[in-house]
Amino acid sequence: MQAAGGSQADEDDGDGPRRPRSRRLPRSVRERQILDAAVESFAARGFHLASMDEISEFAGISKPMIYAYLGSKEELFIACIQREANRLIEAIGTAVEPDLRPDEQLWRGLRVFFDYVQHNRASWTILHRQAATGGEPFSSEFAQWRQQAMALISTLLARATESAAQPMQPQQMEPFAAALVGAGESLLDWWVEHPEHTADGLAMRLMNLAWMGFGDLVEGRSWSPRVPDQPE
Amino acid sequence: MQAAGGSQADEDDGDGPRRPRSRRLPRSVRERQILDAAVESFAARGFHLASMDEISEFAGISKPMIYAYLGSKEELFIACIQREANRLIEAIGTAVEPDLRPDEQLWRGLRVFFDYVQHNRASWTILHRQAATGGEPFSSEFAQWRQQAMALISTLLARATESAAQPMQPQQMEPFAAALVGAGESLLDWWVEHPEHTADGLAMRLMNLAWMGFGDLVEGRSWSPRVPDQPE
Amino acid sequence: MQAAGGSQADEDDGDGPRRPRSRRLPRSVRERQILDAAVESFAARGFHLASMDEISEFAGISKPMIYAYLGSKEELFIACIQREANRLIEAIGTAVEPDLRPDEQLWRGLRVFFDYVQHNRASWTILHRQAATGGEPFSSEFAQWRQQAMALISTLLARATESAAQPMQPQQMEPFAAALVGAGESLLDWWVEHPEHTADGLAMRLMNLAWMGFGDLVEGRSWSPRVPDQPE
Amino acid sequence: MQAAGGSQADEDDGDGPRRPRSRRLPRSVRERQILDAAVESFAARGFHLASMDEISEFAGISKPMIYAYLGSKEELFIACIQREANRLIEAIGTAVEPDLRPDEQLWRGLRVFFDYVQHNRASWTILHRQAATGGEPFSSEFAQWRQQAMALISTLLARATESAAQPMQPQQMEPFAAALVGAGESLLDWWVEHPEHTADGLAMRLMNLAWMGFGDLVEGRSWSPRVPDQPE
DNA sequence: TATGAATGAGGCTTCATTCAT
DNA sequence: CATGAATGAAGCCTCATTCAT
Repeated sequence: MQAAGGSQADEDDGDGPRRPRSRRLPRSVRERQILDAAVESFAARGFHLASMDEISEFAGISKPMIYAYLGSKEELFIACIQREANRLIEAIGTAVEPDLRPDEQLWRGLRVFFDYVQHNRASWTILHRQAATGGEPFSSEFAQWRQQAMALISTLLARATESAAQPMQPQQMEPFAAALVGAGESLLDWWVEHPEHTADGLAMRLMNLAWMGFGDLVEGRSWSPRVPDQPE
Repeated sequence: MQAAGGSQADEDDGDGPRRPRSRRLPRSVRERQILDAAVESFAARGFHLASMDEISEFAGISKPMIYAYLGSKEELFIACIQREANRLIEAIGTAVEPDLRPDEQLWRGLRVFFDYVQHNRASWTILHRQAATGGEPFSSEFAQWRQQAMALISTLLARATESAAQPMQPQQMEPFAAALVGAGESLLDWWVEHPEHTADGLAMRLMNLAWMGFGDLVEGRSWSPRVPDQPE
Repeated sequence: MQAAGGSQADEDDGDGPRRPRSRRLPRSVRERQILDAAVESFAARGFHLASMDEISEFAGISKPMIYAYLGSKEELFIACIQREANRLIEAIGTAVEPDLRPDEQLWRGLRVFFDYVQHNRASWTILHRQAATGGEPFSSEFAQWRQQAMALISTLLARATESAAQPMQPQQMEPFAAALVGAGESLLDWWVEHPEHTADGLAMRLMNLAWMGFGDLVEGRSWSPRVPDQPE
Repeated sequence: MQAAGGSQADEDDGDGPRRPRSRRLPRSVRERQILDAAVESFAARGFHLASMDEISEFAGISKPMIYAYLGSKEELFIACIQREANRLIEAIGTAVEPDLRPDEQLWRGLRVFFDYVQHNRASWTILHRQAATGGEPFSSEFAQWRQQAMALISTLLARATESAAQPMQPQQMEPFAAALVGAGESLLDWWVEHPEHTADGLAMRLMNLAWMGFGDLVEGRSWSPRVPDQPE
C-alpha cells in the first residue's frame, strides 16, 4: 500500500518512554504522512469510526499537528477525497492518448482503471464508498469527483461516435457513461469475491459489454417491448 | 415517503406537559412505526449520524420501546436492511412472470426496479449506500442482500440464453449481472440530478444497453484489442 | 434450592403467544414465589445487578404484581433480608435447648448454623454479603439482624460463665461474640474453596477454637506483651 | 481520610464560568488523585451507586481523564482494590519482623492491622465489603487479595508451632487463619459502634483469643461432644 | 515546531416504575 | 386479579478539539 510512508521507525525500541518520532520534517512530508494514514483509516473504518487519535498514531504525528496542517476531521476527509480523486483521474487521463482510435482509448482507460483500483484499494474505497455516505459537506465533494469522472468517460464515448452517421455531444452520452461507470464499480465489488480473475480480464469483459451494446445503439439497432403494457 | 406515518402532529404545542401520543398500540404496529422512522433517519443521515433520540421522536415513541422491540442500534439497522431488501426483492420477483419471454421478463424487472426506487428513495438509499459502509456486521447483511439480487438477475440472464447456440448457467452470468446491477444503480444516481427523465425511459435505456450488448456476446460477436500493447 | 417454587409449568408449550402462568393464586403463595425468586436473584447478582424484570420472570409473575404485593425494589430487598434473617435465627434458636450444658448449646448452635448455610447458600449470601453493602436503608436492616445474632451468641457465651468464678453479663460478651461470628463467617467463605470438609468438621474446629480460647480467658489465663513497646 | 487531598475548594463560588482547577499536572499525580477520590466514593456508596461523574468531580478532574488514565469503571475499581490491598499487606508485612518471637510477630501484625484500619476506613471498606460483592471480575480480585492476607497469617501461625511437639505447615493453618481473619474483621465492624475501645485494646483482645485457643489446640487440649447426638 | 494534558458535549443503553386494559 | 405497553431519568463511555509548555 502506498499509504503510511515508511520513513518513521516501525519498531518500538522500548528503551524510551515513547518512540521519539522523527522530528523537524518539512511540512509537505508531514502532510503526506497524515494523508496516507487518514486514507487508510477512513477506508478501513469509515469516516465516523476512524478516530483522530487513531489517525495521529498511525501517522506517527501528534494530534495538534494534524489540526495545524489539515484542519478539522471534516477537512481532513475532504482533503483525502480530493487527493485520491486527482490521482485516479490523472492516472486514467494519462493513459488515454487522444491520438489513438476511440476504442483503443476506452480500452486503455478501463485497463488503467482496473489496474489502479487493484493496487490502491484504500483509495478506491474512499472514492467509491465512504465519500458517498454521510451527507454534506461530503456529498458535494463526491458529486464533484463524480462529475469529473463522468466528463472523462462521456468525452471518450462521444469521440467514438464521431465517425458515425450521427455524431453525438458528450452531454448526450452522460447516461451511458453513468451506466458504464456503475457497471465498472459493480464489477470491482464482484471482483473482491472472485479474485481469480485478472484486471485485464475484467476490463476486457466490460469493454465488450460496453462497446458492443453501445455500438448497436449508435447504429440504430435497439430493443423495444412488443406491446406497450401500460399505456397509462 | 410512505414511512413514518404522518398522522401525529409534528410540532409540540407546548401548553401541556407532553402531547399524549396515541397510546397502547399492539406490538406489531409499533414495530412498523419504528422501522419506518429508522429507515428514514438512517437513509437521510447515515448510520452514525442518525441518533436513537431522533428516531424515537420521529417514530412517536420513547427510546426504551425501541430497545425492547428491536434491540440495539445495530440490530435496528440490520432489521431495516432486511425489511427493505425483502420488499424490493419481492416486488421484482412478483413482476417477473416465468411464462413470459426472457426479454419481457428482464424488461418488467427493470421497470419495477426503477419504479420502486422512485417511490421508495429512503429504502433504496439504505440498500445502496448505507448498508455497504460501516464494516461488520453490516457488510454481511449487505453481502447477503446483494447475493439475492444477483441471483435473481443471473437467472434472468441465463434464461435468455436458453434458445441460443450455447445456453449458459446462471453462475456464468454473474459478472454480467453484476455489471447490469451496477449500471442500474449508477443510472439511478444520475437520475437524481436529471429528474426530467421517467422511470420507464431509464428502464428502456438500460434494457437496450444490456440486451444488445449482451446479445452480441451471446452470439459470439466481440471486441478485442488489435495489438497486444503490453507484451511485458 | 428452596427458592423458585415449582408449581408453574416449566416448559413453553409454544402454541399460545405466552405461557399462561398459573392464575388466581392466593396472595400468600404469590408472595412466597416472589420472595424466593428475589432471594435467588439478589444473592446471585447483588442488589443493583438484579433487575425487577429478571425477578418477575424468575418468579413467573408480572412486574406490577410485585409492586402491588411487596412494594419497591428496596422494600422487596428488605423483605428478603428479614425473612432470611428470621429463618436463620429461628433455626438456631430452636436447636439451642436451654436445658443442655452450655457447651452443648454452643455446639448445637454452631452445627445448625453450618448446616443451614450449607443448604441455604442464597439465604446466607443475602445476609452475609449483600445486606452489608449499599448503604441506607439496608445498613439499618443489616445492623438489626446482626444485633439479633449477636444477642443470641452473647447469651450463649454468658451462660457458659455462670458456673465460673466471675459470671459475666451478655453485654460483656459482645466482642467475643462478634469475633466468634466473624470467625464462623470467614470459615464459611473458606469452605467454599475447600468443599472436602464437612459441616460438622468445621463446626467442631470452630467450637474448639472458641471454647478453648474462651475458656482460658474466663479462667484468667491470658497473653500479654513482654515489653510495652509504645508507652505513648 | 487521607484520600482526596483537600486543597481544592469544595464549593463552586459560581461567579466564574468554572474554577480553573490546578492544571497540567503530570500523569502520576493525576492518577493518585483519581484513585483517592475513587476509593472514597466506592467505599461510601458502593460500586454501583458511585458514579463516574461524582468521582471525577471529587477528584477535581474531568471524566475523560479518568478513562484515559485508569480505564473503565470496572478497571478503576479493580485498581482501587489492588492499591489498597498492597498498602495494607505491605503495612503489616513491614511490622512483622522475622527475628522476633512468634507471638510478638502476631501481636505486632494485629496492632498494625487495627491501627491501619482505624486510619484508613475507606480503604478497609473497599477491601472488606465492596470488593466481595458484585461478582466477576471483582471476585477474582477479591480472592487474590484474600489469598495474600491468608498466606501471611498462615505463615505467622505456622511459625508459632515451630518449637512445639508437632510443627505444622502453613497450609494446615489455613482454616485457623481464616477464622482469625474473620474474627478480626468482625471485631472491626463491632468497633464502629463501640468507638470507646482503642485499637490496641482490640488487638489485645483478639490476640488473647487467638493465642490461647490456638495454643491449646497445638498442645493437644481439645473439646469434643460427650455423646454423638446424631445416630441417624 | 511539537506534544502531553485536558475537557464539553453528546450518544447508546438500561432500569425502576406506572398506566390502561 | 393480572399484565403488556410505556416512559423519565440517569449512567457509562468516547470523541473532536484546544491549551500550555
